[in-house]
Amino acid sequence: MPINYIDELNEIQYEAVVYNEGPSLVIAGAGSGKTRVLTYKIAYLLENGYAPWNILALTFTNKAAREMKERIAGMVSEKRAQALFMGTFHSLFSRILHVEAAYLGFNPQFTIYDTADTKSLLRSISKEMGLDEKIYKTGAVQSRISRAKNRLILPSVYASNKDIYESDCRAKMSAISDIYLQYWNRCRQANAMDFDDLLFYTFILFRDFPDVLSRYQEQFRYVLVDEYQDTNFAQHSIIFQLVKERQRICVVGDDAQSIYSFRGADIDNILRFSEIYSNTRLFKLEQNYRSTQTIVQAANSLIKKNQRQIYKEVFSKKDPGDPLVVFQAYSDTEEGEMVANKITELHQEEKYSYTDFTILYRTNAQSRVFEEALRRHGILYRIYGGLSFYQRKEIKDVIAYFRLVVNPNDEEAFKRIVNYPARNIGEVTVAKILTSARNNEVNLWEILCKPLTYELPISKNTSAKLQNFCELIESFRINVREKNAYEMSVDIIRRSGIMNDVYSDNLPENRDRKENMEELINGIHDFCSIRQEEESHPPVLLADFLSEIALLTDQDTDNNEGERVSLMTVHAAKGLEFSNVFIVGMEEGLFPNFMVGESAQALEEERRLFYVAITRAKVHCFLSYARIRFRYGSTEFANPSRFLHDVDVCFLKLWRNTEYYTDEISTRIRRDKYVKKEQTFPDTSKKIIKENSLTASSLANTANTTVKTGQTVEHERFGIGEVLKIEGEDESIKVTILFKNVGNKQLLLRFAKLKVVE
DNA sequence: CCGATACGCATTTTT
DNA sequence: TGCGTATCGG
Repeated sequence: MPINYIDELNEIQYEAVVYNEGPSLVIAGAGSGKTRVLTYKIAYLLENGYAPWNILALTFTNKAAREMKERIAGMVSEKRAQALFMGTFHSLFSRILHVEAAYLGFNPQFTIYDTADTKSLLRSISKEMGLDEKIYKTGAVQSRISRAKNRLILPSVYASNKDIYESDCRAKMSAISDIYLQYWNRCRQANAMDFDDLLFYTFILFRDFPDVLSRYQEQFRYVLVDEYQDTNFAQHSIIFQLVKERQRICVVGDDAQSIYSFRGADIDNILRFSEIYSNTRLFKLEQNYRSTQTIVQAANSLIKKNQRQIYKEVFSKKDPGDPLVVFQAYSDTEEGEMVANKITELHQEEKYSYTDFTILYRTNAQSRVFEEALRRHGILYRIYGGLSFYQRKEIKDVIAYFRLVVNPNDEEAFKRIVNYPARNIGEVTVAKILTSARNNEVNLWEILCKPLTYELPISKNTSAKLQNFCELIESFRINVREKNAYEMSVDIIRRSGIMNDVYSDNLPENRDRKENMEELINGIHDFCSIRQEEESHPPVLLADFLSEIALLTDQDTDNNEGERVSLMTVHAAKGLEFSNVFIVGMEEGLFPNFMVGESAQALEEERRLFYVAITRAKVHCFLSYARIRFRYGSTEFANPSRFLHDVDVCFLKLWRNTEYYTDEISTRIRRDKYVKKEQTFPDTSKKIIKENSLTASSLANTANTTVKTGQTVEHERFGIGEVLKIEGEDESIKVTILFKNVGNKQLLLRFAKLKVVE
């Protein structure tokens, strides 16, 4: 059945689909049918002279690629859809790199280091260099190096760049460039690439080997990029190399939804696309097909507060709909209760399925109170994100064996399993091996096999143990290129002693481990049979399995088991939609998160994140905040998020119009919304008492407690402390207390249960 | 080399 | 609070 492009697309969507003569930028507002444009465009290309393998389509996640492929399969044919080069940057480029590895001095069996491997290696390096780990925190070091790689800065360039050096010095980490160089070499020595390397080396491959580049230019005659606002400089540069000649490129994205800069994404890529590709045709998809008018307008009013953006006016032709509802709760626990109640109510009275609800939070740690509340209410839920299957300890151990068998120079895999299961090869011995490998500039495996040749200072006994380990790995290696992955893995798990270790006892806490192990084996079995059918090339190797899972995440295993409320971070919600969305924890310090600090850019990104959250909602959107919150083991005072002020109040309403709400935002909503309604309580925001001011309120008086600044008080959890500061009025009196044991705390007097000691 | 305890420190996350 | 790493004693 032919596709009727005109009827099935709106005017601008259609224009964007059929324009393929030069570079195009599709700015796709939230819910404006972005995926629709991409799928129809690819179908259109396929019907107009492009073979599937001539089309390179890059997506942000594997899941997005898979879903798009399915949709295209329905439009053209399964076979042609399968032949498309569609996937994430990382997965497609890793495929290319596996083929072209030799150009870059890598072995095709190279390992892909995940973030944990990267951090572990960086920690070792910092230690070896004798750097203070209090200053050189692994996370910080990793993110600086990652940022450099995303900007295509080689270690040598890094070391000689003055700006970078000064920046590192400011962060008191002047040795980063040394760590970077060391890390770079160690990865090469281990025949390993990290996630950033997959991009960096692809860039280098294309830059340094023109014949290789032209081969791929020849193949990828049309390039499409989804979620362009979240691409980084390396990705931009690779794409630029590929399309330089033909300029057949279409990128799709929404600058208002750029939320991954912490991972190197550069919003300038989309903002400046038209400058880089002259003659760019710009298409703006502004009609939102997802949400009510109110939701769209509320989101617009919010995003207007950002400076840097491409002008657009997103609109909806749906019902005007209800205002966004603002909830205030005493505490995080009550917030959970309120949300659960509301879900129950909407489920029963408006017949929404539980799958129509999502609870979105800024940080994963917030999920717990909602889990508990939902459980109390007997509502089934599903949490997205968190630890992925392949990140679990026991799974990583097994995978490390696979990795070492496929690539015996994989340092991180080696360190992980050389003494698991315990075979009495300790840290000291491992350190000797690594040092020797570095000093002699030979591979790990070389030392491991012939420790005596390199004069390792080890005992006979240790040497024997090493030899056993070596022979074990070697015995697996003999078969690794012939036997299929399933047989290999069973063999490895048995003979390595893992099986013994996991099954030796019947402790209940080991049950999960066993189940996970079995799931892994079953997974490998399935992988082999599916691959075998798909590509009918014999046999499916362990290496194939490894490259598959290195770039796979839990996001990909979406089991839609039954009617469940979804819980996830706002980041994880990108691209999804729900009838009813609860955005929780709308508090200063949480959302926007305190980590953004002073940076205006970072604040804008948080605002975009809030924009993403709101625009997930089709019908109802609820915003909630709590006045006190349990965090890091203590109860803390919280203020409503400034973002609540950024949404035009005419799109907001309070859940219950009671006196209960006394903060500024509530007062504003009430005043502006219900005009001239009798104000039964004062606008407390005006009366916040500045520090040290000696007024009546420095002597706070509530039903059960009276405290003065300077007094010594006792708290049932925090113990003895001194009152430093008192601010606020009546219900919301806040006291700052310096506790002897736990330091400074801000508490709501109403809840603090203080006892005056002196 | 291993286990137990102490300490310190906390986003977001896909690849 | 709760996890992951550091350190110490056996």
